[in-house]
Amino acid sequence: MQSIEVPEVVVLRLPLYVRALTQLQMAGTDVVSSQQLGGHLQMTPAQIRKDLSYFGRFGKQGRGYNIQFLLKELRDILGLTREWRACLVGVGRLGRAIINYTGFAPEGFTIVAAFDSSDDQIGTDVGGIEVLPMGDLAKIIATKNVTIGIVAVPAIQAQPVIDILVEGGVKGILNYAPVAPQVPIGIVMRNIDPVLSLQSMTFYLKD
Amino acid sequence: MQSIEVPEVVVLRLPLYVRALTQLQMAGTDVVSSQQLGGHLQMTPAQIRKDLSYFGRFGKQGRGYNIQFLLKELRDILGLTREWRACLVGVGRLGRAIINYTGFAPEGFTIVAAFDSSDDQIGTDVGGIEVLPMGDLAKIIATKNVTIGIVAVPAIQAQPVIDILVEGGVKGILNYAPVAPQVPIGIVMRNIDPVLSLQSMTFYLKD
DNA sequence: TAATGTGAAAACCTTCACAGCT
DNA sequence: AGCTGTGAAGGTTTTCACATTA
Repeated sequence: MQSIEVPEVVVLRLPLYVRALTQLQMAGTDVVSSQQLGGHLQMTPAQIRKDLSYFGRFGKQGRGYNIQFLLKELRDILGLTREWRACLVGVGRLGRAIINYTGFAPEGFTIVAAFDSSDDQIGTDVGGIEVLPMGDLAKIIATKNVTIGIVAVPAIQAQPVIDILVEGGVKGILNYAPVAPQVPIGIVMRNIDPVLSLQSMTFYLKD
Repeated sequence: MQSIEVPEVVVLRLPLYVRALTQLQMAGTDVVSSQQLGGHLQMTPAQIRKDLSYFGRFGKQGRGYNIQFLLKELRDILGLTREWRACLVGVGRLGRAIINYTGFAPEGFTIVAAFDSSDDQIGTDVGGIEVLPMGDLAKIIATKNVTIGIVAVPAIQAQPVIDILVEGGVKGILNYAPVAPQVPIGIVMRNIDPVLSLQSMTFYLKD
């Protein structure tokens, strides 16, 4: 297997495998076939096998995949074996909900700093994190080893904030603002946009 | 143009067009070319023209698209000209943030009821909405004309809650729980899953 | 026997390139 | 002159189907 560029769609599915395998493991399962895994995720076995084949040969013919082994491999591939440090910009309602969200930490994503442009917010404590002024951003990113910026500001401020984060040195951005931001190549963007999700849903619901 | 099945990827992009066109309109622009629109959204003009061509001929050769007209057409296509009524299940931290989120209403998505399985929550008021017991779900969906269910319960409860919602008659589900739920065909699912987004991001950040 | 890994085929999606309209 | 709408080409992703191996 020589290393052809892995399609992004494949990378987007790997975390799904990690999650399903983790559940199976917690349920006490040792081995799983692409057929069974596909059943859990509503995917074809062929797609699962093909996806995994981009990275190696993890299964045993006639048996399937050892869950513990495959999980370890997938976590390595995705870079989930280390802690990832993020900073949050915007501590309004949404930002507070994000800081208090308990789903990130168990997966190794830690919010280590929070910023806001409002003087009212600066210096306050949100979920145990002190809110800092935007001016401190670059310094904190460097000293606290932050690689991910989480954007929870109003739409109008999103692009400038993202520019500042990128300038400050983050490599990835998780954006909750309802905009389609522009970032330099090499910076990885992920958008969380429930309104967009609903607006495409209604296409199938109308009538 | 005869009506071939529209690819889902195309439907997923239409709300992006709606958003960009709305911004342009607010900025006072009357007409836009696929070239210009592509600039805003980092897409090729050809893709935009092809996407729109699935639904009709909205532009004028030599000029471009009249924004007001195209917006109206796209909103019709997506079903955004009417109000969509949703109910929320789960009024923990996440559920509260969703109820208080101000981004839904301006786009015509209204949360008209909230449910929780915890006796402590039932009867309380969250953001002006009374929290009802799960037993009332089917009745409320029917009487209040609810078509969308929003799921904000812990992972373990997500699938049963989704089954109840579907049984109750919702046609679409916006799921915030970190699971890959199974729904009957005909039910439209959208997942909001920031952890999954981060876990695919790190693939590109590791090293 | 049972299930992987994988070339090849099929399906799907994007981009090209240009006729045709304003 | 400028830009749309669209067949056709090109590229990508999924599925098939089977040789191979435990």
